[in-house]
Amino acid sequence: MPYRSHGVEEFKKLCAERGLSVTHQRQVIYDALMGMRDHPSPEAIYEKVRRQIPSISLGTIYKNIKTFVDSGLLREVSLHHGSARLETNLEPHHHLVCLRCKTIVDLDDDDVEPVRLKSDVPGGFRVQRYSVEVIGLCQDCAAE
Amino acid sequence: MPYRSHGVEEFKKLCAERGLSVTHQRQVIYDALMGMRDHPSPEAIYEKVRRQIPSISLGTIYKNIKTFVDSGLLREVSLHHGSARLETNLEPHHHLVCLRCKTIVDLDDDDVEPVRLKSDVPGGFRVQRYSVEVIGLCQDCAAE
DNA sequence: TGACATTTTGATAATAATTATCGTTTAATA
DNA sequence: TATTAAACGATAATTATTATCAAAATGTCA
Repeated sequence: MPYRSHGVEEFKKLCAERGLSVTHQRQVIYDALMGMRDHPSPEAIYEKVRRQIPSISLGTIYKNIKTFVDSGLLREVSLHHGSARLETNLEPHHHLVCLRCKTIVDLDDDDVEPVRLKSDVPGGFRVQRYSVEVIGLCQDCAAE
Repeated sequence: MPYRSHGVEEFKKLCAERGLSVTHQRQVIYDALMGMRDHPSPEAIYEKVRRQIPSISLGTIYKNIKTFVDSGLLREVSLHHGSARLETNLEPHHHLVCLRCKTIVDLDDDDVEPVRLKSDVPGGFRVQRYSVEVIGLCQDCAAE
């Protein structure tokens, strides 16, 4: 059973709203993604899509991921992958992350009300720490 | 003024506790990091360290970052950089992230008490959304 | 529907980030 | 200070991603 099911017509509508052409590749990539509830890498998507379109190119996967993200059909989990980012502050704290310039600013643990889970975390997950990401635009980027 | 200042003796102590040899390169890299309050990339660290040791190799930066992270002197901001990770769930939600196998599991927005900041966010940051990362070990990885 | 303009695809080359290799240098220890 | 192990710098190799471009597919409009 697919995780987030959309019919063919639904996908065509989504494309139409965004001015995207509807190609077979695009539709299979989108369906594959909707059927994956983990958070797949481009490579993992490629492996899955290849079972339906063996001739598809990895470049096509990358191009369509970018297209989907740009048009708001998908989102990237990590806002600053591409290169490692290090931190020296080992105390509990949080982050302000700018979507545009990728700058990360620390937010003190005391500035945020303690994170509290309503229910137990699923299946024996052993919690070490919480980190809140406050996502948006920094002053400079907000000013366009 | 350095952000998080440590004397030479302090650094030697940290190394001794972890069984690391104290090299000039290591010390300069560590000092540089402690003086950067943004969250630098390896390349940015390299540029800064190079001003003091022009002959240093980028490989040495990478090797020592790894050494420092492994021994708990540093931390990586993104727990899953290295390749992009996509998500289809555009509703507000949160993540359980396993430090070991890097698996990301969604946590419903309703399962977490609303995030509340005690103070105003600094300098006109425009908040779009909050995302809580619950960081630890999944059941399988916790079982070693 | 068919012709034309535009977009997308697949193949491949190019680039960027990171890791591995290896001979030389440096640090730890006795 | 001599010995051993670890770390360094140079460089090659790998991995992830982006760019290029001719051929194929899509959208549109007469």
